[in-house]
Amino acid sequence: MEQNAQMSRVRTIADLARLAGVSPGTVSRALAGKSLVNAETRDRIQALAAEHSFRPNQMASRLRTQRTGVIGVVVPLGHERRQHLSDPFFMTMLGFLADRLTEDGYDLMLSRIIPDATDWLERIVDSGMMDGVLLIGQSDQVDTIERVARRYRPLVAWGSSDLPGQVHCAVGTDNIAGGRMAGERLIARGARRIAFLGELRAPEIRQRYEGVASAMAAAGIDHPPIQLDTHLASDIMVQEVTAHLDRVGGEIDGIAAASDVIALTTLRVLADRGIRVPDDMPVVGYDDLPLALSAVPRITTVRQDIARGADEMVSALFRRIAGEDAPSVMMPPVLVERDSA
Amino acid sequence: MEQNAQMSRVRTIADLARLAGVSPGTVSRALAGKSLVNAETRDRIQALAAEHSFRPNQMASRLRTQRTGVIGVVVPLGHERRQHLSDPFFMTMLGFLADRLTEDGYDLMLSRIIPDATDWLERIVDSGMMDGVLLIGQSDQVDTIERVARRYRPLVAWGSSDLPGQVHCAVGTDNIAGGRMAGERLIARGARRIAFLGELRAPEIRQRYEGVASAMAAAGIDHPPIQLDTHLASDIMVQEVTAHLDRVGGEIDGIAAASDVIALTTLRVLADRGIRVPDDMPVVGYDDLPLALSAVPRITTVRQDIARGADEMVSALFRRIAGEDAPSVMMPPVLVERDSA
DNA sequence: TGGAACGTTGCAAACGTTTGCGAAAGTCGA
DNA sequence: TCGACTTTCGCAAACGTTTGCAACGTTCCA
Repeated sequence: MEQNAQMSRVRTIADLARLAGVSPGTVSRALAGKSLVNAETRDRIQALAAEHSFRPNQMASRLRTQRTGVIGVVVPLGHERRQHLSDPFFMTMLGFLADRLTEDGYDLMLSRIIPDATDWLERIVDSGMMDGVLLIGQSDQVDTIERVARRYRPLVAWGSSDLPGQVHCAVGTDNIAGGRMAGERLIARGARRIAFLGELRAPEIRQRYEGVASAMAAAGIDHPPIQLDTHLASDIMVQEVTAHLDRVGGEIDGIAAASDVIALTTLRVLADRGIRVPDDMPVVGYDDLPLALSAVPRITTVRQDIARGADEMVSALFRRIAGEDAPSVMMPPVLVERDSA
Repeated sequence: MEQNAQMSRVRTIADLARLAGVSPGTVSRALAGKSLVNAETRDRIQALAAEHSFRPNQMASRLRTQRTGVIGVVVPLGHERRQHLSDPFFMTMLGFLADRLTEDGYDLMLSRIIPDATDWLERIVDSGMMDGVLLIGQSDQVDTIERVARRYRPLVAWGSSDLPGQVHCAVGTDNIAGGRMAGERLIARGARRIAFLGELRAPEIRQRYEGVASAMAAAGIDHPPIQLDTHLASDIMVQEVTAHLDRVGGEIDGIAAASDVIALTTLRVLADRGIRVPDDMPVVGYDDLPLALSAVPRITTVRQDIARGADEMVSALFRRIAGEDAPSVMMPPVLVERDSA
């Protein structure tokens, strides 16, 4: 029997049907566990399938049912050409998404996209390969996302949901509030000339900057934060931060980093120069990744609940796949007070 | 025209063929850029396709061609039930794999697997959904991997390639040599009672332990390293390490961590207790993730070239998909001397 | 005893593409 | 003018499932 299983490899449902002496249709129904087949023959067929370790061809099944069981997860790297997928925030988010998606029986197809062609999202959405798509981050591609979202429902993004006129469903945290928290914390630490380390092309980051600015304004500080472009790409970040600090290090007395990774790098550069954190220079991060807790000193940061965010994204997506409506969700950030500010 | 494009949505190749006044076969060939069609009609059809933003159904195409253009990337979490995908090493590796794979026109389907059923790998391999599969890590599932690899060629794993009788293709670094380097470094720093923080069920980690042990033996130290189970799950790692240090902290004078993440956590715990690194307690990590460089103090670690590793994996896989043979590759690790040891 | 009702199964038509094969039309040289 | 050859295209058969519908054999009730 074992030999038999090896010799005449049963590849198709028809093969198995011949072996079982029934029609392919019956095998299909039996394997799907439908109630339309006799329980006895169903068991017999399932046993036979197991014995030959037969698994129906997914491609054919999906073509026929028009349902793929695949969710596309795409990371648009619009303005961050040098950034790659290894960015810890994306990765952490991806991890939670993968957990949740596989739990619900979906597969996850990952695309890392540098949007050079303008139809990058159409290409994905219209490939007919997935039941829905999740965007980790909006990058500077809000226009494209809006255009597609207008006609393609099962699409949800991570990021800002309060953009003027926004139609696409997004889940994220209140970045303005988060930025304000960071700013307030720095001000409470006595900082008045605050630098913001981050690039403003993604709406998320821009809002964080605006939050910091509003906190400063509210405290009666009459100048805005000093904004310094800093990419999330880990390979050049050290040089970038070093250059920034070389240039304006003397003029500032507090740093709001657009992400924990940037904060961590900043800590490193400051340590090299003997600048004490937080006494000489308070630093606050954003995200609250695990590494914020392991850093020395521990990073004071604005927490985004990534696990919950992933959950909300998946839930919204499933509702949209089912044809229901699902609104955007904006979660409140919370300041995690640790040692760096 | 714009209206037209919206109104009569062209979904299939047949639709487009009708519009262009040719047969579906010709459209298919034109879209594929085959030379069997007149250049003029080809351009005309392509223009028409673009105008209606038509994209052929992938599912059907794949069913017909029996080529999916999808590579499965699976992370087996055999003994690490609590570990999730957000582990930085996996994620960094995944990032490079995604870069390389998309570069070559392949899609990437991600599965995070907790191997409860024994046929988890068969289920993936026989789904008929991918042209090949990449395993990030062997976990404690070497038997399963071996069984499948015996009949399924396009499979390559990250991990040890020198296991007794191993048939499956693996790329990784020489973990024994790497462990030895770590051990030698600690010994050079004066350590003699060395703790190894890591779990031995994955062959990779076990070999690192053996490397440390062999370095100690070579130095005339007559006892083995003190092995302390430490999971890679970031959420309980701090507690684990704390517990370990509570128990044996007084007996040891050097720490070899099985990964950089463990090393980082250890640094954090040691800092809490006022134990100076490296003076009181040298610590060496493994992997050389970006975070090793940002840590304070910078982590001395054994470097695995993840980028090259990902490249080797993909190359080997492509060769195997093409039917050629591809041997395992074992890359040399290198000790990166920094501040923690 | 007839037929309605029920539970199981088989038949065959999709799903949307690719591709071998042959037909038609055009080109060229003899 | 004819045949050989080339280029371009249409026809139709796959790829392996799923599923509506019809057919079959029972059972059961009138």
